[in-house]
Amino acid sequence: MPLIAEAEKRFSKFLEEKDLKLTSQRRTILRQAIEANGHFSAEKLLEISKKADSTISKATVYRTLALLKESKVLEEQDFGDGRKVYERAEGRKHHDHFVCIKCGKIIEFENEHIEKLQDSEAKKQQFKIVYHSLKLFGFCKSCG
Amino acid sequence: MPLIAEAEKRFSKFLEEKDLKLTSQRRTILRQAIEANGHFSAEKLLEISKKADSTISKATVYRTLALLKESKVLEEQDFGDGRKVYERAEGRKHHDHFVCIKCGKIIEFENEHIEKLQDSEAKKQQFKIVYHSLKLFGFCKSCG
DNA sequence: CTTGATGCAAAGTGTTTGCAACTTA
DNA sequence: TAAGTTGCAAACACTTTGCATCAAG
Repeated sequence: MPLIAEAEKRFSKFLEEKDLKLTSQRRTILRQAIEANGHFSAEKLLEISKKADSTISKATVYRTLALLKESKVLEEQDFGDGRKVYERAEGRKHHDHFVCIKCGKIIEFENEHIEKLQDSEAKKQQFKIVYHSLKLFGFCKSCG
Repeated sequence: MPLIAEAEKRFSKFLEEKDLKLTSQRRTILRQAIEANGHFSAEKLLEISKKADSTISKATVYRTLALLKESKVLEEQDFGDGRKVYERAEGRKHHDHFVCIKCGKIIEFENEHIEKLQDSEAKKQQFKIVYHSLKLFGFCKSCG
C-alpha cells in the first residue's frame, strides 16, 4: 500500500475512534507531511501546506501535528535547538540519529545491540522504558 | 579541593583568558549553581540566586549560564519539555539519564559499553562525535 | 578611566488558546 | 443540526537584547 494511503487509513481510523472529524485541512497537512519524506519542523510543514492550500493557518498545523503524533503517524524529535522536528513513524523501525553541528545534516542509524544494553541498564534500575532518544552530535563526513 | 573552589578557579581562569570580569553577581550565581547539586532550570537558578542577592536579574542569570556552559563548569541538558536544565560538569564522568514521565525524576547512569558501540557506529558513518545525549523515558521504580 | 557588566523592560522565538464563524458526520 | 474545526490575533513560556548606568581591572 502506498505511504499516503496507509497514513490516511490510520489517521482516519484514529479520528473516528475519538469522534473527531477528517477535514480537508487535516487531509492536506497529512499528505504534505508524508510527502515531505524526511525531517521537518512545524514551520516548514506550514510553509508546504500553504502551497497546497493557502488558507491553512499556523494554528491548524500545530493542532494537526499534535494529532498526527498521538496517532503515531508521525514521531516527534527534539534536536535541542529549541525546535521540534517530525518524521514519518508508521511502519518504520526504531532508529537513532547523528546530527551534524556544522551543516545540520541528520543521519539515521539502527543498532540493536545498543537497545539491548539500554534494556539491561533499565532492569538494573527497575525502570520501565517507554521510549528513548539517542542523539550523537558532531561532524559528518563532509564537515569532518 | 572543595567543589566550589574548584569551580571558581576554572571559571575565573576562563574569564581571564577572555578578558571578561568576575563580578559579584557571577560569583553568586556560580556558587548557587554548584550548591544546587543536581539538575536545575534557569528559572530555579534565578530564584535561588535572588535569595543570596536579591538584585540579581533574570538577564544576568541567562548571560552567566551561557558562560558557565562555555567554560564547562556546567553542562546543559534538554529533557524535551522545552526547558533547558543544567548540572555540574566539572570533574564528573559522562553519564546518561533515565527520565520518569510520571514524576519527573531523573536517574543518572554510566555505561561504557554503550559508548563504545556509539563510537563504532560513528566509525561506520565516518562521523566525528563531539558529544551525545541518551535519554531513556519511562516509569521509575516508584511510578512503575 | 576604559571596557565590560548590570538591571530593566521591551523584543524575539516557537507554540498555544479564546472566540466567532464555519464544516463535517 | 449538533459537535467539532477553522483562522485570526492575542496570549504564552522561555530566552535574548538595547540601552543607560555601574563597577572591575
